[in-house]
Amino acid sequence: MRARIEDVAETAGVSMKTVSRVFNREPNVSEKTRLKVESAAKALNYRPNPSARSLAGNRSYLISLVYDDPAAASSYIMEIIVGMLAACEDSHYSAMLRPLEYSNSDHVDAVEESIAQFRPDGLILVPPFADDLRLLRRLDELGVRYATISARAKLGLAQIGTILDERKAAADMIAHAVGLGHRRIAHIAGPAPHGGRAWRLAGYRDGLRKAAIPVDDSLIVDGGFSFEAGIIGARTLLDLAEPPTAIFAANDDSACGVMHEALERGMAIPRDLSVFGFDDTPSSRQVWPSLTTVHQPCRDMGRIAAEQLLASIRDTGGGQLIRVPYELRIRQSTGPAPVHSSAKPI
Amino acid sequence: MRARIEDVAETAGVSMKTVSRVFNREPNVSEKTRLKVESAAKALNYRPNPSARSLAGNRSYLISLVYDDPAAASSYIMEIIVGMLAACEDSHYSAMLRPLEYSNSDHVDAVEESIAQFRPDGLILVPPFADDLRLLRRLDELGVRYATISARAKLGLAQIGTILDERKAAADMIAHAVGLGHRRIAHIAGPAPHGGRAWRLAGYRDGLRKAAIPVDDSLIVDGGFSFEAGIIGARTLLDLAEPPTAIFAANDDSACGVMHEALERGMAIPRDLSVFGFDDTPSSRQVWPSLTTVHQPCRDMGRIAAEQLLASIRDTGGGQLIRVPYELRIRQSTGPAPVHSSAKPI
DNA sequence: CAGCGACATGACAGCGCTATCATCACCCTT
DNA sequence: AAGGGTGATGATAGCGCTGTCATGTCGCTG
Repeated sequence: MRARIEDVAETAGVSMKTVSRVFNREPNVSEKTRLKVESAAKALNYRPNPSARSLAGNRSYLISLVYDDPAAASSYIMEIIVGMLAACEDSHYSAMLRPLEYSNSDHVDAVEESIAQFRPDGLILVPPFADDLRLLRRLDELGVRYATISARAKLGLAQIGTILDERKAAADMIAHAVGLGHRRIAHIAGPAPHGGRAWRLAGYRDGLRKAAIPVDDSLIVDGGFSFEAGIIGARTLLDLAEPPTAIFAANDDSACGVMHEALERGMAIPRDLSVFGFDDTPSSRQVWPSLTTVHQPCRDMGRIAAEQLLASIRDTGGGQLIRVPYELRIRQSTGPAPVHSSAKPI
Repeated sequence: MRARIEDVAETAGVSMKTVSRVFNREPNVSEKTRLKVESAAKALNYRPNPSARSLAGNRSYLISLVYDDPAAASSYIMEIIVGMLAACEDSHYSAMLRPLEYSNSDHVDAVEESIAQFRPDGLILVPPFADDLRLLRRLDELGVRYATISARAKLGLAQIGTILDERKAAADMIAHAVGLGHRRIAHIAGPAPHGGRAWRLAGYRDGLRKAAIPVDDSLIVDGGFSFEAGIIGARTLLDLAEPPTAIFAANDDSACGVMHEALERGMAIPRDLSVFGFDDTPSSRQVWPSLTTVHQPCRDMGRIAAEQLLASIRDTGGGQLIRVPYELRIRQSTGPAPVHSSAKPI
């Protein structure tokens, strides 16, 4: 059977507690003793038993990622998971995935239930959970630590996690579109509960304002983060009497939907229509023409959020809100505005 | 503080052990007692402590998914994860993710290390791990239970997991291509360590043989499962003196690469070139033209593999190898072969 | 009606750790 | 030299469950 801490203690000629000190990097262990313990542990191929550790130490060494179930297989989430796993690895923590249905009105209960059942030492929340004031307040009440990714600022008690200036990023993109000569620039807005919707929409307006282009409300349609939402939004916009020459979609998936619909109609991209996405998911490189978008460092965001959460678990007061940079990725889906003010089929 | 099993026992007027029996669905508990215990537990909002359970019961209630790190963010893996989580949920198990670098020669050690550290009750292996004879033998030696997804048949001791007839699926696709009039059909083969490479390649040959089309070795190129592999493969094939009129790529990602390269060259799809993928990942629907491919029910595969693994954990001898169905998804990337035998730029 | 098996239940040890507090050696201060 | 601080270490009591085995209670058989 596996070696236990007692065996290591005996082999090293010290007490169990000293072995425990070494493994938990507690202070007040002499260098000599530490080396003895380490070599004994190595000789016995000792690995602490996580369940015993958790039980005795009253923590689970587990953090939990809470995200919206329908987005469970999105590359945005996947990248965050990869980053989170990397951070956990480094700290000998485990990561647990909690895809929950946000649209289910009981999602606060669902989170609480999940906490009661698995007792994670902390949570990572992504939108729309990160933006849910009721949830954050409840977690604060319960004393549960959490980090957020891309939360609307200043909602939670503890400002821990990562944030990216989506508003400025969106404005930058609009500026780029304006630079290409576009004047009729449409926006397909994201789903309401996501902070991203508000930011990207605000950035869109900022961009137009800066270019002194009046906002035309018919060019702003409600959409969502899905491919289908992009198709539907594109239909609405391209059917307008005076359709846009550029469309800024809520994210890459919906931008793919826009391109799909435009190409179905026989339009050429970017000749007849420029398309802008957001997120820089793998598919934005794989579609043709490849998609101009805003790169979010999702993997880093996952890693950083986990690191900050772990810091705050280690010592109260630790952990910060880290701003991560975005980057415009100009690809092939955008180009000069057509000479005629409206996009025409071939 | 949280209620403990002792509190429930006291409230219900029974012993701890009886409460334990109820929660673990052990036999020999009277209906009356069960109800008493259940209502007491409900009243106290009792949730068993997983660490204590694991420690006392000597199992972790944890299963671990082992997959190749570079594919960490692929939607294939993501869908499997979603299915696996669903199965775990139902059985009050947790799922743990172990992205490991397969190309690292020590991956057997890495798996062993992961087992030593986290002590999962079982593993789910996907290719290329599922096809690694050395790893499977070692796991058999160690007495570690595992389920495989799409493993080459008859390698491991325990035949548990899911399997899909990729060979037949590939042959069906070739038959479809032949039906469309294609005669020069190329294949970009997958990465060597994956069983899928052999199956799909064999199915490709089967399909040609059945149509009495001789195999032209210049139409088979080594590739891989990545977008870039598709681009490189497409370049080789489209630069041939007599290029193919249809390309069957190793999977959807590489098929996207093929389409990308063809469209870059000004070719029209499917007019000048038909493209076939494999897997039916989300991007196969999102690209334009949408991709003809073989649908693999990845989510079901993840769920079923986990279910079978859990069955084998519950009782030795439980768990089976379940065959899952595939489905051809004919979309827009394929069409009749061009009249001229070679594809020409516009 | 004794005897037996099948079911129902409980007492208690112990899983492998960590937390707490005690102890001890050592050095510095006054 | 006594007193006191500091760093290093150990003894021991749990953490909250489950496994084992003992015990009790039926109903049935011969």
